[in-house]
Amino acid sequence: METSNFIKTIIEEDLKNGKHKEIITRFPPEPNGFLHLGHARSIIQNYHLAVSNNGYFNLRFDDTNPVKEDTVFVEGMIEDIKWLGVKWKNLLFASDYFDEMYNRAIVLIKKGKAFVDDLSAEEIREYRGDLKNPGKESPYRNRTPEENLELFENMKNGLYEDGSRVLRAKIDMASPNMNLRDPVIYRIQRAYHHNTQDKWLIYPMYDYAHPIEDAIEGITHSLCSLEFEDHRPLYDWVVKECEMENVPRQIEFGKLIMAKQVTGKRYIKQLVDSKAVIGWDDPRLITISGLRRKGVPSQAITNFILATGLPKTQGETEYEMFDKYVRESLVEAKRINAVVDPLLVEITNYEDSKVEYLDVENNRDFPEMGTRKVPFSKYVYIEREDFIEEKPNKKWKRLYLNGEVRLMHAYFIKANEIIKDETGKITKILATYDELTKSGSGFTERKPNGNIHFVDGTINKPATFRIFDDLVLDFENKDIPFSEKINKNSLVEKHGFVEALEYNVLDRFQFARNGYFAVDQDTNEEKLVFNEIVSLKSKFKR
RNA sequence: UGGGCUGUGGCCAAGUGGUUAAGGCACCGGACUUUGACUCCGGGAUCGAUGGUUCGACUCCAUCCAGCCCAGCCA
Repeated sequence: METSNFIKTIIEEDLKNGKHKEIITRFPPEPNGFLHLGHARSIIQNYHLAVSNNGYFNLRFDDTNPVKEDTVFVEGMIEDIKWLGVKWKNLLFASDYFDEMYNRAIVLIKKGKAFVDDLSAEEIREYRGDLKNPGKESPYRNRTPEENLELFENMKNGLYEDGSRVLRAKIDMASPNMNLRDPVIYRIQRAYHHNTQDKWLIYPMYDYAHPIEDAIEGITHSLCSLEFEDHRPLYDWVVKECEMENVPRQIEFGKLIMAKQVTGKRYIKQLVDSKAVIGWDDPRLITISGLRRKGVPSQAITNFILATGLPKTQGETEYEMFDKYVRESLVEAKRINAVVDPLLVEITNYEDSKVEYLDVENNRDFPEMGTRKVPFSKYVYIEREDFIEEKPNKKWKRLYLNGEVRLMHAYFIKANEIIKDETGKITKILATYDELTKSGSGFTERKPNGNIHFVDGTINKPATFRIFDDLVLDFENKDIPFSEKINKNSLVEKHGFVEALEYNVLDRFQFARNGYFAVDQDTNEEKLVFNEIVSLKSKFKR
């Protein structure tokens, strides 16, 4: 199930040769959006790597940019991470360390490793050079530590306008690695911070803040995605020059990207704003909240993430692979009957007001789950697609005119007549049942042409079934604008019947021969709504 | 074209000098079946390319090709 991976190998070696006694990891989201399946890789792997190696895991919000962040996102993320079954030892914020970061910046300045720059943002960009040409040094680069100290304090105290000055690390303007060309490490930003309110006017940049956060917490292995590989030299530089005691090691891995899934913030926002989806928790989205609402068990996500590994490559994983883990996590769901697209069957030779209660296993594969009583009477609903007038080929294992099938757990029925309305649509099947074929009676005289499920015609509950499809068509096609690629039929609501049982939001079932479904939160006294979590696999081809 | 990284069957992914090149998903056969489900059997790659080192290379070296990332006072 769990694959080996290069980070695990590194960790095991660090443990073996005594570099670390415990492994401490963290998940450091910026609270500026919602978590999705891709983030689950980082969350679960970080957690797993730590706790399975005698260590622990921290949840730390990287809230160094107040203009983008909000407390509603931290709340949402906390809920999602809890739901994933991931337990953090400490719940922290980068902003918890702003004082420490400020003090370390002073250390840098005193050592002549950082300076206050008066260049404008545009000028800094010009001075930085480009991929082919080295940058040139800022004219303010050689200010004395004393002057820098004063200027930096003034920045902190609000003597300067936003954007008028920055603190920069003094590294190498000619480095082929752009990140090392005197990166900005502090900027002035008069913005309300969700945690520190208006205490600070200056905020540290990611490249400066992150290594300090990791070092303060004693993070041993700081996992991040591939695009930060170029930042590693800077990460190491900050840890060293700021004289941090702990030396965390940054290791980069490939993000989890699901094929044909919308995860980009602005695209999801567009879908939400245009009402193409219900919200960020729409079951068609792979946001953690969307998956949760749809009914996906968190264990499916964990198993999928662990199986999918922690690679150094950047590929796209097919959704079918995830489906497999979802199905696997639902094998113990109660298996009941639901007719998603009903077709009425009248059993003409069945006594009018008679009702039989059949004993049915809740889950054939888990007898300990017991049985329940399923009603059967003169009128039943079957799936419209389980009937066809003429048997098309020998492979058709369902009902057809003059054919006989078994209604699972009940009797064989034979279709004798079709009733149609004026448009030609079939409205009812007249059938007869054979009393001798009752399930459990041991009848073996003849074989039915298949087994189909049913729901009693009167003892049932009407329900809405939401069936989902890809949100976006032609996903890879870059020539079609996003708005035109939205699949208008990504949500289809069907109206049918389920067994008359108790249904609570998020209850999960297997609807025999249909798929796995969960009760949606839109359910109320008036309506019962189910989401299709994942269909059953099927070899049947029309 | 400066720098960093990646390239194993349709997809994911182990393997790091000697294995018949794991495993999973998908797919195709077949068995079983009161879910065309589940389960169970069986099926496919010579490892981006080309050279080299070696008794022996997916694993080492060189060159080439392809893809991804970097020029925010975002993370």
